[in-house]
Amino acid sequence: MDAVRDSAEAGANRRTRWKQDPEGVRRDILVVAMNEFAENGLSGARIDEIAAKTRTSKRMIYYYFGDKDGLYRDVLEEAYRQVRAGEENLHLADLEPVAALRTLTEFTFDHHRDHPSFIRLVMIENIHHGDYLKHSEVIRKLNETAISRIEGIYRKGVASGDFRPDLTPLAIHWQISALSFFNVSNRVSFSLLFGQDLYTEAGQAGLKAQVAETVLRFVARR
Amino acid sequence: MDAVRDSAEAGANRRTRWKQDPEGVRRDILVVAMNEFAENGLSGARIDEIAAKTRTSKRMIYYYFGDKDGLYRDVLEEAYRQVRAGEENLHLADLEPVAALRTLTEFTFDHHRDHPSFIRLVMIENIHHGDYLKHSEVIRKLNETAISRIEGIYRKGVASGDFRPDLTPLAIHWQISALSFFNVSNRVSFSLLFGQDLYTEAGQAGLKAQVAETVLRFVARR
Amino acid sequence: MDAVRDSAEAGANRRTRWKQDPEGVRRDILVVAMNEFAENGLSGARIDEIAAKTRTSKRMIYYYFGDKDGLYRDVLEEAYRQVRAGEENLHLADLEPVAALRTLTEFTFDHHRDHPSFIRLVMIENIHHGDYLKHSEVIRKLNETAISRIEGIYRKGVASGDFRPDLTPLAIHWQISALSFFNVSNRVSFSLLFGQDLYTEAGQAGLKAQVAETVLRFVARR
Amino acid sequence: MDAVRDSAEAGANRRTRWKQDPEGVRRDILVVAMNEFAENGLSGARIDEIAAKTRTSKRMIYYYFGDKDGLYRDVLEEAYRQVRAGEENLHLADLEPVAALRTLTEFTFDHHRDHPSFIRLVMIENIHHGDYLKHSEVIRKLNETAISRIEGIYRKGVASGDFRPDLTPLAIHWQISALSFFNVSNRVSFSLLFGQDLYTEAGQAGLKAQVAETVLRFVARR
DNA sequence: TATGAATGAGGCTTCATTCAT
DNA sequence: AATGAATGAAGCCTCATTCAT
Repeated sequence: MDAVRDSAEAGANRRTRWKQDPEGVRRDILVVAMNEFAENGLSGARIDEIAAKTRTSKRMIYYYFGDKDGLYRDVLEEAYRQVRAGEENLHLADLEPVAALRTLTEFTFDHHRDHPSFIRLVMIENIHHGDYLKHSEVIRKLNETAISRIEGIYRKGVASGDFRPDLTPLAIHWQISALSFFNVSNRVSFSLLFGQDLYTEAGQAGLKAQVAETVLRFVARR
Repeated sequence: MDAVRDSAEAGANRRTRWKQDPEGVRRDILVVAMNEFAENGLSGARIDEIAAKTRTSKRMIYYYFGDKDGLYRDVLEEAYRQVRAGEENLHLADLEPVAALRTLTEFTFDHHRDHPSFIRLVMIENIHHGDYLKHSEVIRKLNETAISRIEGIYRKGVASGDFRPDLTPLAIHWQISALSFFNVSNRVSFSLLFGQDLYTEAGQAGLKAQVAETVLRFVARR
Repeated sequence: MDAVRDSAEAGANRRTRWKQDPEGVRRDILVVAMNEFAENGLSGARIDEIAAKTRTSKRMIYYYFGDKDGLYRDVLEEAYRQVRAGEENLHLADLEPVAALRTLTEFTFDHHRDHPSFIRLVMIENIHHGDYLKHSEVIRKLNETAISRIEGIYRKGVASGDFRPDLTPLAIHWQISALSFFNVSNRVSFSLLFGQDLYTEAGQAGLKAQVAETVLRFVARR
Repeated sequence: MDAVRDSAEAGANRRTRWKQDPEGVRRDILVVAMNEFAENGLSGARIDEIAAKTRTSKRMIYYYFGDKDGLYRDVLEEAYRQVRAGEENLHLADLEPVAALRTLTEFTFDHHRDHPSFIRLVMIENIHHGDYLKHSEVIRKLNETAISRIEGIYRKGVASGDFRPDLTPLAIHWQISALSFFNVSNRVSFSLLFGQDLYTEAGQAGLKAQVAETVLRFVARR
């Protein structure tokens, strides 16, 4: 489930109004807006709808975020921040290269699957030619660690002779991302056209194993 | 370039009005609408904008397609039809399994890259939970051949001992699709976050080779 | 009374709707909008209020004028056009210079007084730093005749020895305008601070005579 | 330059917050508000904008002035007070009537030109039908001296035989005001329609001389 | 078959103002 | 005396769609 959903609503029912809690109001809006934008796209999302699902009023959206674009931009940043934050607890340093890469791949596969709203927002952003991503310095920085993490593993693997030496960490990241992303982004169309087999519990488990194997075979010495 | 663009306009300049050419009008609208939907999404596309870029009037859109949804549905079907039609001339039967699979993968990679509007429409459709794909019998049929084509290759490869026997044609199709699709769908966000390296001429050539190799290693006996 | 008011409403009651009469709808809106802008200023006027006083709907305002600014711009142009059109029937060529100038001045004085909405729009435009006037080629052209008319009279007066030769038509126009304009533009504040004496029937008649005399004395040989 | 601007800010830089200086806060707001109202009109001025340009907060505006109308009313009174105060140092008693009237006219011409914000506020007030002026006893009193000053000069001029006896001080005041006011109030529209000639340094000097001459010729015996 | 005119519903945003501290 | 947070009401504008010819 989206990690986004369950924060900020603990123990407060719909009718409760905020009393001077700026950060709470901001988060409340952000959480709701993330879901709405992810669900309906930028043009499809409705400020009225977002406001209605909030514990505050439409007016506050403008108070805190300026306009719809500003809200979307903040939602996008927040989405990246949350997803990247979720990756922090990954301790791969102790593992040998092959195990580390398998773990990272499987983790990414699961992580993407656990954050469909994030995936959808990235899709939406791509549809919009990255207009908002372009202007976010914050997001760019968040992604640098993704590469350096792989770089560490890859170097060790090359040194140990497990991995072939003619690849770049970027290319490996690309492969892991592509397979993990597509699994979520195209789930609907793929299953409609080719059946649900790959999206059952078992199907996903098998797919995850295959994806990991694909990556490992790809980087393997031979 | 999008194959969509250049059909249907041959021999008619911009200012010309249609006179008694229903099919021409329909195609004119369809071509324009495909670009607009692909460019702006379902909610983002504007009937007014589509009409303006057409050689006919807004009223005709309603005349031929009923409403915006109807137009989108027809655009989607047309997009699938065009893309699948482009795959027909692929003669893989004469090739040995490895060459056939490499050819198919590389072709898919290129084909997706040549049809960004199609990719975008599929993304959009996924964002909309496949609401329109669901209702299209036509599209489902179009995709069956994709699997059977792979099935032919895979069987021969297993028989020849080149491919391992524990896979399904569907899983192979999924891999080829994922890598080819992601290359186009996430180009904007990926290059914004990680640089343009993979999207230069050379970068794409390398990526294509890697993708083909990935698929071949994945199905290889060992 | 404002010449604006009585056109376009002849013989049609409030409930009547237009049936395919674009020019009628346009004029209806323009007439109402002119009054509203003149009465309340650009920011003060309300699109809703304008629409309500119209025989058509708010939507049509946007259909024909794009937005509030566009409507204001067209109102401004229309106001200038109407006022200048009202000046056309002035036949001064037959009169000797002194009589011609007196006639012109008195006419201008009356004309301004008869078009308070126009005066108010010009005031409003000045408050807005002429932002809309700047972009209207139409209006600039309309005003050229005003100067050339005076030029004709002045030349004849100089030739006849009635007028002194060291003036410019522009300066004369400025004086006539200033006195005629101020009479309307500052009527409210002036009468509030200094009493109504100048704004009674008799007061205005006297003022008009004085204004004409002022102008004549100003251009007189000695 | 507007006299309004530079008062009240002496010795305090932008970032400084007020601490226990009610009168300073009031003046700060008043100065900013005068510019905003003069620049944008009553409906056009924004409380938020005024607050932002102030060294204090929006809340204080309401604390000191009640509401937007109250602020505007106080701004208007302050504007009249400042302008009239600037006229006090005019010593005309010693001059002979013709010189006195010329001096007064030229002074008025300059004075209006030096206080464009005041002129604009008067225009705005006229557009609003003097709704606020009506309720200000203060302003009415301020203007009585303007008439009595002219009365003194005029009486002496009639007595000396320089001026004709059939005029009223009010009519003379009206003329001086009209010409001096129009020069500022309609500067934008006039120069847009008829060129900048009258608004250059030289143009204004000439205009001032002409205005003075106009007034003198107007009151002259013959 | 074709079209310009017309529209209701609903979208986004701004404004002056008040609340709670 | 001073402030940041909060707000209802109302403003402007856009959208897909239908009407009348």
